[in-house]
Amino acid sequence: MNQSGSISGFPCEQQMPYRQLLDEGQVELLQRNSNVVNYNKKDIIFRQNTRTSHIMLMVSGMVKIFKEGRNERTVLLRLATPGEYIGMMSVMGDQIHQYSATAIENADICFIDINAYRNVLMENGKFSLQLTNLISQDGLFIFNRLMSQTHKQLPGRIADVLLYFAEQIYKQPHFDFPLTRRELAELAGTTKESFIRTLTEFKNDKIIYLDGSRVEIISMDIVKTLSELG
Amino acid sequence: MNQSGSISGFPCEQQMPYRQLLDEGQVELLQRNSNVVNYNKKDIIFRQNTRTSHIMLMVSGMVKIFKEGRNERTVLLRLATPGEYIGMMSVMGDQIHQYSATAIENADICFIDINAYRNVLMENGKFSLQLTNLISQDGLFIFNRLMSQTHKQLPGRIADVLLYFAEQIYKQPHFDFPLTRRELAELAGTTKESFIRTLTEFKNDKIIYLDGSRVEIISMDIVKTLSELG
DNA sequence: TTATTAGGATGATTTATATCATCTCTCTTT
DNA sequence: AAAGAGAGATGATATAAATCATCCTAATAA
Repeated sequence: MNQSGSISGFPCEQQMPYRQLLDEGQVELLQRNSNVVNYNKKDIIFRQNTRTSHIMLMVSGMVKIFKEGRNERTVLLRLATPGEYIGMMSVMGDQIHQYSATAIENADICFIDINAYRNVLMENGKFSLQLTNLISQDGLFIFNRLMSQTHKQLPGRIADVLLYFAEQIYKQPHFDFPLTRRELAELAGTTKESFIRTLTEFKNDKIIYLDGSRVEIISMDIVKTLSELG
Repeated sequence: MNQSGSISGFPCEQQMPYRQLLDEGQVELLQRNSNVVNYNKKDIIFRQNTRTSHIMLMVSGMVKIFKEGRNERTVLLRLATPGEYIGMMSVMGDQIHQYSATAIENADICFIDINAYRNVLMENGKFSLQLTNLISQDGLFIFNRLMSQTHKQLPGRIADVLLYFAEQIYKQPHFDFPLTRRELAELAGTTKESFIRTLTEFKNDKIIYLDGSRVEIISMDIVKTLSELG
């Protein structure tokens, strides 16, 4: 098993979305049936095509969710940060993971027993409805990311990656890429070389400042325009 | 309003997934808060970026769900047939339709009041859980279709379209395309010309029989192989 | 009835981007 | 310390598929 996986009794209560909709008994039930697992950078959390076993909730760190294709092609779907469920759609869908997840930095993940969780869903309609909401939003999000990869050309896709980090992940226009160029390319749906080339063009055109993994978006307007033009 | 939309009191009960999980009162509540609308071929059912208003359940006919891009590019996501919800992910997600739907043949669609439906979800955990399941499967499905469009090359994508009709829609290896070549191309994530060319190659290679919109898959094995090779 | 538009089909040309090749630099690993 | 591996970068080349152009036919409108 490629996971450093040390189990701790640490509660994951504070990261659970809509925890306030749960009553004491429900919190306690989930508490009794969950535990936090620590992963080191590069550890595999789950592989696609394996059976789902638990509800997984990010407590700390960052994880990449990706689909592995037959011919080496892998597609990076999204990054998951604390407070987000991972693999939820597969758990609720067909019980087989449709994608893989690995830690891109040390991460703590809360594992919750599926049956306990389902019981809570069944007896708490409001909580359940909110979960439906979360899953739907997650679906729409991945869906938009894939649309970007499918139907925009390179500059638009690279712009989307920049916006993804600036708006969704770090919520500021300057940040360090937490991924290699290869992984960034997988996130943009292209190759490492093409990604580098286009990013360099952005740099030369003074749209961004770039030094290694350090990025600063100089002209957010242009990036957004590129994203919209596709 | 571009809809022939005549309202009838016809019940949509028999098409509702997991209707057996509902009790009499719940069925009656949904019944009182729903009505069937008839659409003619080519009628628009809803447009993307509009607010969601009702839960919509297909009663008869066929509908195409698609995303309209800025530069004329539209992507056909899936077809919906009786017993399927349409726009559910948007209703449950962010209340704004993320895609459009039009009837590709005369269709009856059951419109259910969102609040009535949500009330049922909240008081019936089993039903609610099944809905979560449906939405997840829907998400995974669209997700796989888009993966096909993004990361397979033409023959693989055309093969996927053939398999979609043969396995999902008609459940037999011979059928009539219910769409124009342009729409089929949108379903495959390509252009009309490229779609026609590749389909003609399939015909010349005796993988399929083809005459106008009539298709018969001669070698299902080859089609599946093409799909898998990508 | 003729004119116009939309669908289908093919060939020629262009183009975006993947692929291949090479080089440097920095880490590991031994 | 040497050697190997992985990341980043850039130029040259190949290629899949889009675009453009044309033609035919059938449906629809004037």
